[in-house]
Amino acid sequence: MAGRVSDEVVFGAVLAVIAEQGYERATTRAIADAAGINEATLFRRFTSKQNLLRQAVRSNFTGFALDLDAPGDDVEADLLTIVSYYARLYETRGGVVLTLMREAKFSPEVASVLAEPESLLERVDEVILHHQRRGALVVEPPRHTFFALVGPLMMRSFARRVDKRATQAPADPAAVVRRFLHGHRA
Amino acid sequence: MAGRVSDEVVFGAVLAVIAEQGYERATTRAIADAAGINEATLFRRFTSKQNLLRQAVRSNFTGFALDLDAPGDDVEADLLTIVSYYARLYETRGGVVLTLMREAKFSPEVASVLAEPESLLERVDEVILHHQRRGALVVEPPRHTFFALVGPLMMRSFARRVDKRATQAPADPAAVVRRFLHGHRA
DNA sequence: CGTGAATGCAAGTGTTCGCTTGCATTCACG
DNA sequence: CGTGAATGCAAGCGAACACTTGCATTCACG
Repeated sequence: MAGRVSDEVVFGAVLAVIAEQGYERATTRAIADAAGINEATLFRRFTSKQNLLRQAVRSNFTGFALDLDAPGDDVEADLLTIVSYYARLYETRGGVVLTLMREAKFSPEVASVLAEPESLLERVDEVILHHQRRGALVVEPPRHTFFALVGPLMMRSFARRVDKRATQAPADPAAVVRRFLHGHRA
Repeated sequence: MAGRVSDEVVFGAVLAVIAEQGYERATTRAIADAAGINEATLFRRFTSKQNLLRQAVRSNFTGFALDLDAPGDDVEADLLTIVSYYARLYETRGGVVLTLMREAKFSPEVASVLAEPESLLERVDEVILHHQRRGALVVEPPRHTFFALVGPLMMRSFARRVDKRATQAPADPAAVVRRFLHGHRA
């Protein structure tokens, strides 16, 4: 019964268990069970829990591709690309994102894992700066712009973990961008 | 040396340790040390860690008061009241909020504790609806409006846990409201 | 003072964690 | 069929956890 389970399947199990249980409760036993392999095999293949998490996050984030190589003349289109990406991320991995953000402050091992999503953010910064220079966006630290753009989306996604009854539908990226640019005044 | 420490002081220590360390790492030893009492005393007075957490969160949230009894003609002023409240909450208890959102999904205890913040949200809903009816705000589910308003603030506060180098300053509530109403177009 | 309740202190309980080890089984591949 | 590497399985290690216990000390209050 040595049916080999691919790394990808194991990584998927890691993220699923973390999303459901949190990092501390995502025990190696639970992960092994979810992946359908033996706990000892987990350590023989991935060395440690930290390394396993790092590889799982890396695999997930490289799987997500964000294409914003060539920012152009259309702010709305470029922001929509960014918002759509994060909308998908929070929809599929909201629990993981929430857990990692919470854990990052006191767990260096989690913080180091977040270096890769961070590098993605730097590319987002450049797109925002590009449009600021074009005079299409308010000039401010690009990270502030990013938080203002994506914050509503993130909060709505996180709120669904607490608030069962309201706002079950995910936000529409196009509407988010439009409101971001034009404001909420009627 | 049996100097008695009040419950309020212990609750403060609980929330401080949770905000700094996270729920799992907020060990009963760490809480006892932070409160300046013995670990055994903690259990003699509060029975269990879970019960201690429940009392601490309850005590903290009933302490926060938000005054928006009389929404008037000034959207900007009313939204500023709301944003200022949540800015203060995230600044002082951001770590706790993050932890509770994360924990809510698999801990009925935590979820039940969140009923009190929820009742506050219902009052916020009414203020938003009031200004929607006046024609001062885009008409949409009020919770969506709320997430769009406060999301940028929350995300910026949470991001500081991950992103050490950038945007250390807390957001200015007045600026948040202004951008929310008028948009980010330059 | 005197006394009872609350506390500090140190040691210990049982459980669970990340991680390891020894050995039998299985599979891919020549 | 033969062989070596990967796996399953069961047991266990040391550490950390929530929580307990016995006893000496302290304090509030009469």
